[in-house]
Order: sequence, then structure tokens, then C-alpha cells
Amino acid sequence: METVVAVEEGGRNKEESASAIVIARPDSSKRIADPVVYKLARVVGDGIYIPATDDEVMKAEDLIDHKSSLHFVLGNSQAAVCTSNDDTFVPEFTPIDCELEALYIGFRILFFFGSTFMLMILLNGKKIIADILKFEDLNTQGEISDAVVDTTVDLGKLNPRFEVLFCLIIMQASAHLEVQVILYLFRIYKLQEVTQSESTPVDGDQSGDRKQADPLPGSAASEPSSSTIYASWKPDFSKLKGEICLDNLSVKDLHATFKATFGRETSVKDKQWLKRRISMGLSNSCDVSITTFNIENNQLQKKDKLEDCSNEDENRDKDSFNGLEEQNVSGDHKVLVGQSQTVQMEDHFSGNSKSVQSDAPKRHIAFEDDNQGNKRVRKPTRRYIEEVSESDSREYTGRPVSSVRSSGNVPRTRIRPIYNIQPIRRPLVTRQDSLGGSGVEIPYVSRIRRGRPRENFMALMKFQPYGMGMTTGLVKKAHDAHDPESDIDIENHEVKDTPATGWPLQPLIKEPGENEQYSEQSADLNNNSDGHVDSYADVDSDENILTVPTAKGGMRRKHHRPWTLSEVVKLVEGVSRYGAGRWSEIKRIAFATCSHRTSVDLKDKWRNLLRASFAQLPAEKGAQNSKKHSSIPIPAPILLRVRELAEMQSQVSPDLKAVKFDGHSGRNVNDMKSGFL
DNA sequence: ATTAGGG
DNA sequence: CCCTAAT
Repeated sequence: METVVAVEEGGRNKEESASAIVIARPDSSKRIADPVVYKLARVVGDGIYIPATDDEVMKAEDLIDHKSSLHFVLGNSQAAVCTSNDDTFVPEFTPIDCELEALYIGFRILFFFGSTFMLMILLNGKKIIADILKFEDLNTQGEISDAVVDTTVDLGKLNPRFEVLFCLIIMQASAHLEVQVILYLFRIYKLQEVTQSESTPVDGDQSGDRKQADPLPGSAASEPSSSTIYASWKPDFSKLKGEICLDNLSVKDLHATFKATFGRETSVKDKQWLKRRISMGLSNSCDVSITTFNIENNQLQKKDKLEDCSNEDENRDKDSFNGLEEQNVSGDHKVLVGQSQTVQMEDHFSGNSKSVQSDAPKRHIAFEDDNQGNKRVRKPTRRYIEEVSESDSREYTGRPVSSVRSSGNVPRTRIRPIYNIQPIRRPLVTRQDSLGGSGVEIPYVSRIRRGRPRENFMALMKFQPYGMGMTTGLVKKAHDAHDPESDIDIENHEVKDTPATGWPLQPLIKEPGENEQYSEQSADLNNNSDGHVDSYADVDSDENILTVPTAKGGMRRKHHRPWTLSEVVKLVEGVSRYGAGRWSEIKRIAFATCSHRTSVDLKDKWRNLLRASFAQLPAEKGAQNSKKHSSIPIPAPILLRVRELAEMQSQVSPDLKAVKFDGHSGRNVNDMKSGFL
């Protein structure tokens, strides 16, 4: 697969500089249709595009590179070609994940630049989701909104035909009080009419005022190619004609409807689930009553609007951007400050959106109308989705115990190709509902456990650990040894996690080797998907649970769970905010959703990061990927930041310092704090 | 209960 | 990561 990225570069003015990065992902391979074009734009002040500096581009590149396997190649002048020959990149993500990826990339970029940000998603210019991922004003430290982390992005519900605009607003509170607002715009176009690559609005749109720098030239170039590719993705609403009562549909029909609604296949066979999904998808709401849902209204409405939108859509990028800028710049941030609740945010936005509409009234109407019937439809929060799918998944558990054994061996998470369903599609990322033994697969994103049931589950099962660590002699044969701790370790929610149907608490039959294999596999998946998903909400998959002998002879679980990049980012950000040492604080805030990762873990990780950052500095650029460490390489920018923070907080140990000042004095940007020396 | 450090 | 000591 190939990815084209256009990076626009222009002015050098620091304050006025913004970077717009367009990441188009034209898909040459037929097997994968990627309808998504990412556009990242950095806007300053009144919504002017500001060209990125070389430095910025490189940094962004770094950030992006690590997770997405995209490689930037600076082309002539302003265009940068980004190619990715990493095939593995493709199959792993559904289109939805692509979007998540974009978000993730954004997140990392944001992180790099600094601190907190708010995420807003605009669909055809209409704000459908607004969330604060993290917000904290230095000034209001203390009453930090605990908030957040409820990322609420169910991209699956976004209609592929719409262009999705992600907007990240960063409240960059640099070392001190000045809070500057930077807008990062992620624009994701789902190219609907492939045939009409015509006005695919990939190029930078500008505010109506247009006073700003010219749109991104590079983007325009990349755009056409990408647009031609994604025909297969548009949802087929023709299938949704007429009045349809979901209740009467067969699974097959539901599948068809599902596809028509979301433009993609589903392998889920559960009718309830399907109905709910479809209902939600059509109504763009999670509050729809399934049983009474009648597609007709929504459908028709939606369809019409879609047409309208898509038509208008094509030619009007500027407006949307403009609108966006207005919204954001118009002082939203003011309001946002201190607002921690998602709902509040959204309210605010919706109010705001209206004002914006003046710009491009028609364009925004669609969803508004859709939502008008109901009070205000908001996207289901991630948590909600999880809950839903969790309960859904439980519904699957109709199947008896026969699968007990397999559930023990099957990876809890894995990539399941679905070519058999639709060759063109990407494989769905799914996870086995092994816990329930149902073997039912559900979209990966949709079922995220927050607790850490696995180990307890195993405890319940009197799980036999041998075979897991076939490598080490450490692994004690634990035939009848079950961790004493585990028994008391069982928490309510974890028990709850056991399928309602309940399944026999029998020892699992383990096949040596298999387990390890699988866990590696799933670990991989985690690393890949994690980055995208995890950054918005922590994905808790409990893998790699090993048991190791304890001094006392007991067995103790050892979860060696590699830190994901996003976790690292969160940690670093947390440290930057609360300072190293306030681990419990950081834990509570930044890792609220991370049941694992105790404050001690954070501390340890930080220690490691510190070490790494100073160790790696001398080499500077060189070895970034060179290491074959089993763990993921930590992007240089992050390490840099770690070091900065460390220096800032005077927590650089002498020996490390020696290393540091070895070559040259480090370039701490904001070390006003480090008044020592 | 949290944190710092050593293993 | 785990464990412990110190707070």
C-alpha cells in the first residue's frame, strides 16, 4: 500500500507557522480500499494555515512514523511522499481504525507540542462529537477535570459518505501561564463518489476570509489519486429503502442492512446486536429503541440529506474549515476551560455550531435535522459502547460449554481476516469472546474491558499455567498450585465478566507452546491497535499473564505488559503536569482507565524513560529503530521531552548528567525551573 | 496509602 | 516487575 503525504511548507514565522500535513492513503491494491484521506492542518489564531517548519515536519514525521509505519520521503519543494511498504499496516485496521489512527497520530503530535487538548469531531462541518481528552489549565491546577478520558469516538457510526473532520484543539500551557490555543485539524475524507474525484475537497480549505496563507498545494496533488480508489466504501443506501422493521429481518438481512448502513460488513450474527447497531447507526444515536425502530424515517431522511451533503460537500471545503476555525477560535476554549464533562462540552458545541452554520447553512443541516427529533443526539461514549457490546457479547453466550477448551487456547484478541466475507475488505479486528466460551467475535474496538479479569478468571478456573512460559525454568509447575492471592483478588466486576450463562469452572487443558504463541500474537495486535485505540481510552486486554514462583513458594502473576507508546505519552504528559513523584496523581488522572499500571509502575517506567532518554541522547538521531529491543522503541521526541522534564525538575541524577553534558549542554527549552547551577 | 530505590 | 523500607 502506498501512502502519499503532502507536507506543506511555507513561512517560517514561528508564531504564524502552522503545519499542514496531508496524509492521503491511496490504495493501489485492490484488496484494500481505503477511503480515508487524512489531513492534518495546524491553524493559528484566526484560522490561518501555517506552514510547518522543517523541524516540525520532522518531528511530526517521527511521531507518525512509529505507529503507522508510514515513511516520509521529502519530495521536491513542498510535497513529501510518504510510502509505506509495510503491508502489515494495512490488514490490521478497519477503516474505522484508520480514523482512529489519524486521531492517534494527532494525539502524538499534539503531545509533542505540548499538553492538553480537546478533541472535536466534525462531520460535514457539523459537530457531532466533542470531547476533552485532557484538559487542564495550569492556572486551575488542582481542580483539574478528572474527566476526560472518555473519548467517545465511535467512528463506526460515522457515515462513510461524510467527510469527517477531526479537530484537535490544544491548549498548550507551556511552562507557565500563557495558554495558547493551537488548532490541529484532522480532516478525514471519506470519498464517497469515487467517480467524482472532481472536487474532492482534500486540499486545504481556508476560512472564507481567505486571508490566510494559501491552501496546501501538496494536498491537492495527492488527493486525486486517493479519491479514485474508494468506491467500494460508500454505503449503499438503496438497500435501505422503504420501511423496514428490523425486528422482522433475518440475520442475513440484517447483515445487508448493516452493510448498507455502515458500508462495511459485519460478522456478528447476533440479531439483537445487529439491530442495535443498525439502529444506532441510522439514527446516529445510541438511544434508539431497537424494537420500535423504524428505519424508514431515518433512512429517508438520512439519505436525502446525504445526497445534499455530498453534493455540496464537494465544493465547499473552505467553509467547513472556516466554520471550524470560527468555532474554535471564537473563544470556545474559554468556555472549555474548566469544563470537564463531555456532555457539557457537547452542549456547548452544539450551541456553537449553530452560530457557525451561518456560514454554510445547508451543509450542516443534515445531522441537525436528524438529531432534532430527539433532544440532541450525541455519539455514544466509548464507555457506553463498551458496555453495550459487552452486554451484547454476553448475549452471544448462548453456546454451551463445548468451547471451553478452545477458549483457553484461543487468543483473546486477534486479527481475523474476513476475506471470505468480502475479499475487498480489510480484515476485521476482532476479539474472541473467549471468556464466555462462545467464540463469538465482536469488533475489537467495541469490547474493551476495564477491569483486569483475566488473571482472576484464571484463578477462578484454577488455570494451569504450565506451558505458558515454556521457555523459562522459572515457571513452576503449578498443577495444583493456584495462587493464593488470586482468590482474594477477585473483584466484583471481574466476576461479572464471567458470562451470565456461567460456565463450568473447570481446569483448562493447556497445550504447551500454544499459549505462548497466541499471546505473542495478541500482544502484537495490541501494539498495533493499541496505539490507535489506546490513546483515547485505554484498551485493557489482559495478555501475557505469566506466573512466576515467589520466594515463599507461592505463585505470583507477572504481567509483563509492554508499555505502549500511548501509555508512555500519557505518562510523560502526566509528569510534565504534575511533576515526577506524584505518581498517584498521575495514575488517577492520566491512567484512570488503566487498571493495570499502578503508580509504582508509572514510577518505574519513568525511571526507565529517564534512563533511556539520557542514554540515547548522545547518539541523538542515530539509533532510533536500530535497537531490536523487544520493547517498542520510544520516539526521540518523547525521549527529548522526558529529558527536558527531568532537567526541568532537577531530577537528573548526577551520573546521568555526566552523560548529558558530555557532548554539549542540552538544549532545554523551558528550564526556567531549573534554577540550579 | 504513597513513594523511593534496590533487585 | 517485584519487594521493601521509609514516610
